[in-house]
Amino acid sequence: MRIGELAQRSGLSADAIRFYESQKLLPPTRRSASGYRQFGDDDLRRLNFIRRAKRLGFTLPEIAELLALSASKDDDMGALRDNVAQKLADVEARLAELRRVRGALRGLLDDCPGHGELRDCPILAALGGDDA
Amino acid sequence: MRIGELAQRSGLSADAIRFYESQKLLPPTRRSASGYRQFGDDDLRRLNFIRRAKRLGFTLPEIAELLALSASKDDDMGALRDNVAQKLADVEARLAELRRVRGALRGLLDDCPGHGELRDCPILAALGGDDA
DNA sequence: CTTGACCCTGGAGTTGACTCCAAGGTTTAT
DNA sequence: ATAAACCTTGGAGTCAACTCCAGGGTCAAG
Repeated sequence: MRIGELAQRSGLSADAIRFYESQKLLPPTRRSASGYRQFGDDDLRRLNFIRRAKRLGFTLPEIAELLALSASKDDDMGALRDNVAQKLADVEARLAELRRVRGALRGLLDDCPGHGELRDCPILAALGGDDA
Repeated sequence: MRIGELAQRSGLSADAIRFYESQKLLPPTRRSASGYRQFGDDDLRRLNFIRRAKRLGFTLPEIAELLALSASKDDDMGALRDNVAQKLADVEARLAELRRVRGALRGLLDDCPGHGELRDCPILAALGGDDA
């Protein structure tokens, strides 16, 4: 399979696949006599792994680490689990922050009548006030 | 007040303040005879406005728009309110997405015993499976 | 044998919000 | 008078995860 077909089947661009290779998320690729990259189903599975991990919010370096962990022979699954737990904690923190923001925005909207003199708008008052 | 003091009092870096000026979030600054920028309390309030809006998830161009709206004379507050409402919708969407991610990560952790043979780890199975 | 679709490399460009730097001018304190 | 601490500008660099491009080689069909 050449890179175009792999791109189609994985839903990624050929450029993205080459980029992943450069970032060591894929092992150095086999090449045809003329230099074309040659991929197999194992590469497709690896890209699926990457795509899913990315959807879960892992960065590319984190995914590289997951892949390294999953390839290590003598290790048990503790490190892998810790990695996922850390990512869950990150997500929880971002959720808390976003809920705080949502509360603030809702408060602004609740207070604002949506019409009238701009200088009376509580949104401006809230954003422009003097306190920290 | 020169830029260093304003930086201290606003909690922003001098570089950031100069950057905001370049992005039209601050009006062109008064200058001393020797070319130093001179700020007043109105600038501090404006930076506080910017800092808060940023914490609420507005981008700098969006904040520039808010500032333009808040300075417009003949407009009422409808446009400003719409702006905040749009931002609230964005935040809700990001919350929904993050909750989905949290659910997926929790699922992975629930299934993984945290020890044992790596090839039995359900995290790898879930990330590396064959289905879409 | 030529056209068109594919592939290669290396490097530049994108977005957002800055930070960091060099090379110089100014102010303040001693 | 001189050193320290401040200020100026313009431009380069940072991070993430790519995308886009030029300039070239390769492969299949007609």
